Amino acid sequence: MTGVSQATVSLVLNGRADADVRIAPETRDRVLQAIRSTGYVADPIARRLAARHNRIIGVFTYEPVFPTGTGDFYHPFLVGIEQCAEQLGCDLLLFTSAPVVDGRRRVFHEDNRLRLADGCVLLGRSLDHHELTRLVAEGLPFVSVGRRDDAGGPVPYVGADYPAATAALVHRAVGVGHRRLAYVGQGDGPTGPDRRPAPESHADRLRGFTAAVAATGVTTRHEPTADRSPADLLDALLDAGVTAAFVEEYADGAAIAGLARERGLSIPGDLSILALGDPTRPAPTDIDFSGFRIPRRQMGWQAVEVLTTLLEPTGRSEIQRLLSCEPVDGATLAPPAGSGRSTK
Amino acid sequence: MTGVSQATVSLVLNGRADADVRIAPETRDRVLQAIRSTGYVADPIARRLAARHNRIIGVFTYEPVFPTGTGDFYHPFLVGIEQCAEQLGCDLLLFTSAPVVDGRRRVFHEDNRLRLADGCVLLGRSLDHHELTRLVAEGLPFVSVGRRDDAGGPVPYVGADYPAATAALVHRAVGVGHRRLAYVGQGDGPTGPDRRPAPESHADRLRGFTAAVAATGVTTRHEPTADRSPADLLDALLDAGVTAAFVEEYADGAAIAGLARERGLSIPGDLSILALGDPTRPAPTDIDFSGFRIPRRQMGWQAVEVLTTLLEPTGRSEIQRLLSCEPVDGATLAPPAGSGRSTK
DNA sequence: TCAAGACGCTAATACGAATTATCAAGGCAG
DNA sequence: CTGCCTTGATAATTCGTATTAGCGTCTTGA
Repeated sequence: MTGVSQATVSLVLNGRADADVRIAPETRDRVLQAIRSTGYVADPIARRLAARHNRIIGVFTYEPVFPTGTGDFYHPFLVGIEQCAEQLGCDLLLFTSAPVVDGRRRVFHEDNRLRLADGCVLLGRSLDHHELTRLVAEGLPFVSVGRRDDAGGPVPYVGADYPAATAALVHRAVGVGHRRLAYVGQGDGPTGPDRRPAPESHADRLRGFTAAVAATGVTTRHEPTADRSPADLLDALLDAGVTAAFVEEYADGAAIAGLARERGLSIPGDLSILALGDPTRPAPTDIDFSGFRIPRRQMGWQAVEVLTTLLEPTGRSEIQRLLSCEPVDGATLAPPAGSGRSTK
Repeated sequence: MTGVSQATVSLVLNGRADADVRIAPETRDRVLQAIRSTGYVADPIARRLAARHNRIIGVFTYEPVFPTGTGDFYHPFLVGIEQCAEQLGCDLLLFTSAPVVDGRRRVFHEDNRLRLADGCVLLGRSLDHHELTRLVAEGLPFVSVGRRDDAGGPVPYVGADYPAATAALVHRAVGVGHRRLAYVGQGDGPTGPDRRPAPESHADRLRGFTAAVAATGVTTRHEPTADRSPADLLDALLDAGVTAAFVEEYADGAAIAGLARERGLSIPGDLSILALGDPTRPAPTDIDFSGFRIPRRQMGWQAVEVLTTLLEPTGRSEIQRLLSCEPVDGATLAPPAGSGRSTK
C-alpha cells in the first residue's frame, strides 16, 4: 500500500526510534495511516516467535478452574491473578487441555503448551513433586501459589504464613485458659493408599502448632483424620479431656461442631474449635468459626508479581514470599469449662 | 542426537503414517527414544505459526472473568465453557489485557491477541455493536453467548429462549386468573445518557411478554425501570391495579418484593412477582421467586461446540442456537386476590 | 529388458514478524 | 575531486516447526 518494505512497517509499528533506526516522519505517517485504515494488527504468534515473549501468563490448576461446587476455594486466588494480569496488560492462558492421569491434571505431557506463555502460575493444594522438580530443572519460569518444599532447588512461591497464624491462635487459646489442646488433621503424615506426602500447607500448620505449644508447656495431642468419622474424632477429643481443638480442615470442624451440638454439647462452652483457614471443601454450616483467614486474593496477585520479576533479566530477587493471615475472632473460642481463674 | 533431519523428527513427532510419508520402524524408534529421554516438546508457537491453528479458544468478557461480587452471574457460563474445552483438549485464553475504554473492555485495540486463538467466545450482557460488526466483517471465528441481532450479517450465538420462557410464564399467570399484568424493566428502550440500545436479552423478554399477552387479551402495562426507585415502581403497579408483575431484573424484583412486605403487603397474596431469569446482580433475598432459570452452563458448553463447528472447513451449519429455559415454580405466583372462580 | 513403483529420508520452503548488516544518495570539508 | 559522515530505507536472516517435492536404489511385473 505504501510502497515500503515489511521491515519498515515493523519498525513503525513498534515505534522504534533508536539512534541506528531512523524513519522519516512523513514515511512514518504514511505507514501509520495505512495501519489505521486497514486495522492491521501484527500476528501475535509470529511476533512471539521472533520476540521470545508475549505477555501471556499461563495458569495451571490441578482441578478445573471454574469448579461446580459451591465451596469455591480457588476463586479468590484467581480473582487476584486476574486483577494483577489486567493491570500488567497480560492475558491469561488456562491449561484446560492438561490430561487427567490418576485423578489429577498433569503439567507435562506430550504436546504441552507451557512455552506458549512467558511463565506460569501453579495452583493446587499439593503439587506433584516430580513435576515440580522438572519445572525447576528445566528452568521454566513459574510461581506456585502456596509454599512448597525444595524440589531439586528452591521453588518460587507466594504462600500463607500458616505457622505464624497457627501459633498465634495457640497463644490466644492458651491465653484464655486452655491447657489441653489437640491438632485435628493430617499434619505431616502421608495420606492414602499410595502414601502421598502431606501437602506443605498441612505440615506447616502442625509445625506452627507444635512450636507454639512447646513454648507454653501445655498438654497436646495430634488426632489424624484419615478415614475417621466425625463421631470417632469427637469421642477421642472428649475422652482425652481436650478443651480446644485446632482443625486443619474447615469442613472437619463443621462436622465435629455440628455433631457435638446434636449431642447437646455446647460449642465453645464444652469445646472450643479453631479453624486453621477458610473452607477448602463445601461446608454447609452457619457456625462463625474462630481462626484465621488466608489472604487468597493477595496471594494470587503477588504470585503474578513474583512471576514478572522472574521474567525480568535483572536479578531474581525475593522469589519466595509468605503473607500473614488475618485473625478471625469468631464465636467458637471461649475459656474452658472449669476455668474460674483456676489454672496455673 | 540421532543423526536424522529436522523433518524426520517432525514426522515422527506427529506420528505421521500416510502413504507418502514413510519412516523405517527402527528409525522411528530411535527418534522416539531420543524424544523421551530429553523430554522434548515441540514449541507450540512455532507449531501454530506453521499449522495455522492451535486448539486454543479465546474467551472475551466485557467484565472481569473472576468477579469479586457475590452474585456471580457469569460463572456458570464459564463452567460450561471450561468443561467443553477440557473435553475437546483445548486451552482457554482469557483476554484480560483488553484495555478498558468508557467503562468497558475493548475487543479491538492495537496489539490485540485475537488471532492467537483459533476462535473466540464472547460473553457479556450487551456486546458493542461496532465491535460485533467488525468481527463479522473480518470473518474472525467467534460465538456469542447470548442472542445478538445481526451486525452486518448473522452473528453466531447460543442464547436463551427468553421469548418462549416469558410467554410460558404469562400463560401460567393468566391460567391462574391474572388479568392485569405488568412488565417491569428496560425492555427495548434505550438506556443511559448516551442512549445505548437495550440488550437483546431485555428486548427478547418484552417481546415474549407482548406476544403472549396479545393472544390472551388481558390488560398490560410496561413500567420502565430507568432511574426509578423500587417505591416508585411499586406505587405505579398498585395504582394500576396490577396483580402480576414480570420483572426483567431479579434484583429489581427482590427490591420490590422486599418493600411490599415491609409495607405489610403479601407476596404473592396481593401481588404476584415473576422473575424473568437468574440474578445478574447480587440480590440479597430469601424469596423463592417463581419464574424460570437460564441454562447458563449449557449455553457456555454449546457456545464452544458451535465454535468448533465454525472452525471446521465443512459447512458451518446451525450457527445460531436458542436453548429453552427451565420453569421454576417458586412461591411468588398465586391466583390474584379477588379470584374465587370469578373471572371470565 | 524396461518402466513403474516401493522405500526411507532430506533439502527446501512457508508461516509472519523482529532484527541487523548494508546500501545508495546527498551534504560537507579539505 | 576525494573521502567521510549522515540520512532513510531495505535485503537478508532469524525464530522452530509442518509440509512437500524429489532423491537414488531396489523390486516387481509385463
